Amino acid sequence: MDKRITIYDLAKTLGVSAGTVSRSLNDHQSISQKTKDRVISKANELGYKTNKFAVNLSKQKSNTIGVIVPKLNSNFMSTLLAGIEKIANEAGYNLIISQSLESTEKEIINAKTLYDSGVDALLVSLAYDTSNFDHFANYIRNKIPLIFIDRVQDLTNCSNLIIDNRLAGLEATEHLIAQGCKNLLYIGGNLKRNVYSERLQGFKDALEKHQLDFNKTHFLETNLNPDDVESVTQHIVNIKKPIDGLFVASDNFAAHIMKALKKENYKIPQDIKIVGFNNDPISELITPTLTTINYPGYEMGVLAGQSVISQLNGSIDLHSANSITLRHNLIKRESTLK
Amino acid sequence: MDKRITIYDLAKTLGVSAGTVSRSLNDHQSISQKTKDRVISKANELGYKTNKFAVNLSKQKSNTIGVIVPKLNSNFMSTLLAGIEKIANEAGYNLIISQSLESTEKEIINAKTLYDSGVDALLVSLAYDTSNFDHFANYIRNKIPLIFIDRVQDLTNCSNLIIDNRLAGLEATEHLIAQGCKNLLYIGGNLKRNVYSERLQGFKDALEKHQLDFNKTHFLETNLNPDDVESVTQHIVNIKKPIDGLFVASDNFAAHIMKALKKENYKIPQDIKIVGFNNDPISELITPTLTTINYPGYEMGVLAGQSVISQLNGSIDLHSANSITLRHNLIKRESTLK
DNA sequence: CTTAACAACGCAATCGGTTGCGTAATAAAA
DNA sequence: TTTTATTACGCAACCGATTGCGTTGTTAAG
Repeated sequence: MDKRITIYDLAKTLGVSAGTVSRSLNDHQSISQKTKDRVISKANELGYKTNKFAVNLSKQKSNTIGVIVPKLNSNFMSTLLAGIEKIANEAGYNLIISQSLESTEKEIINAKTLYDSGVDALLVSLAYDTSNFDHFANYIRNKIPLIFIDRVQDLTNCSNLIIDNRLAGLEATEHLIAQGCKNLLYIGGNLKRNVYSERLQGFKDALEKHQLDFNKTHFLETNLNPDDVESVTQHIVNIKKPIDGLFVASDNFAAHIMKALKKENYKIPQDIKIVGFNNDPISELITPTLTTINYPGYEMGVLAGQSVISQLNGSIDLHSANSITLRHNLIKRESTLK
Repeated sequence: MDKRITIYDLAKTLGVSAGTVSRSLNDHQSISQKTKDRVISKANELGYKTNKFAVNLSKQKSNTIGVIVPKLNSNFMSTLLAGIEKIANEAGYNLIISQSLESTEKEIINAKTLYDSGVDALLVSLAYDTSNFDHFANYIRNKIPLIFIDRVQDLTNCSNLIIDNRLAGLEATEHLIAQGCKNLLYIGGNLKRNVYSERLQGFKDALEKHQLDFNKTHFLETNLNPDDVESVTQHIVNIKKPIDGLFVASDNFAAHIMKALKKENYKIPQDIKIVGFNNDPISELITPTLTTINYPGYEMGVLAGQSVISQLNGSIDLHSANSITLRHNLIKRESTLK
């Protein structure tokens, strides 16, 4: 029970070569069924376990997929990961997960570590302010599948998995306008990231389309962090022309803002209507329930998983699908009732 | 740039043996500083990268830690993971994360897969109804550090990381009683799991201590799943002697229940007071804010990480710390106001 | 009966490090 | 100057598979 038995042990007891054992175990065609059966049954009998380390070295691949996300403890990210994990697991791949904690430096380190660990592919959702992408060069150079999810960047030979954030932003904003809002405010994250800048674009599009004016007072760039609630609230309270519609790029942050506004005696949705983003579980548990954009995190994870797996299997050619866009939809709830 | 260079390449260009190169790179004592410097600078010059696969095979260890959690997409679990990841990462370990999806079968498969992958240690939070633990036998037999977190089980030579759930349950319940509740209900998850059975124990302790009677109508065993909300609500609504105090073993589920009760025109906390568990962010965003037990998930993750690392480093002896209990505390909020 | 064509397996190199042990070279002690 | 330690490396086995190529025993075709 102590000594792990190897293919050599099997070979010796069976009177065949190690190569034959290996091929039998892998169901290679050039081995007779009879021999395969003998090998396999003996393997089971002796409790043979293949040593992945040796396999990895020999094949120069690890059967693991690396993942870098900004934070593990966010509903969207953990849901996304749940989807990825499910698919990867079913396909026999392990997931090595690391978080950048929104720091480019950590992202760089993680990318390097995962590269050194020999992951077969890498899935990335970028940190807030990553603007240089050299840390992915090794992956691209060595043709290791690299897929960006949600927080993406266009790099050659990498695919992106996104939703149409601009359209979603447009729809969210138009909904607010349709509900009678005249003076809107967009609250997003770092504008370096596609998700936040594109949602802002959609926001602008809507204002323009409905001939509402747009200037610097109509959007705030924040970290979507509870620490920012105070200043955001002050901005809303102190602004001369009262804001009656809020589009927040995150449900969670929207919930915080909503709480703060209620404390300031705002009535929602009477005084101010709010649209969030993501459709986090929290959005329908708070009072009033939050209108939001449904962002299918789990489905996106599943798709990301399937995409990687098929790239690894060679069943998809890298250049064919450069970008996959998932469907989103607006979910109307109490926070924007007329 | 294409051909990875190996220690043999280095050895050849430097006119030394591969062994010397290896030892130099690992700062072995038996190599002169001069030689080390030569090797290292040449290694950098040529862009040498150590091949982890070879190292793994040679050392029979992978520098990765396996983790099995019930679900990735729960606030507590993802927060826990965030803590673990931080420590593991700092110590140079990778994390292979998998989810059992509350299924024992998947847990078994995951345990086996991770074992085969050669993880150096395993962290586990058990699935709902796991009651057989043979799938961890290999770890124990081979002295691979095995640590249970939150959802634990006493196995020889494994450590547990928990809070005092029974005491927490007692405190939560006593708080309800102190606020005037006379007829309490405990809503928990599968009683096979320590966390839920112990919280129930604490609940019972409190009732007994305050001479309130306890019978089967005073607790519900559920899956803490949104699907269960309906039946739980019906139970509360239809019970003869009205319930005025609720202790729910999960904030998230408590939030769902609260919403359903409000729909049934219950006033909280006037008609019924509620205490949750975990101190999820949601607990202070809902209306009314939820009294809860603060469960330090991140700290627990950090501790779990540190514990594994020190076991791997041999700086802790397996048998010394069999169980670590973290501090919890009751956070009083609006849902239990008198 | 010969020979071509397979089928079924053995050989041995290879993947890229790690490490116990042996030894040459230099230094210190006798 | 010879002996004894030490220091600094080299040798080669080892970790446990995978795989290209060559070889043998059979079978079918000529």
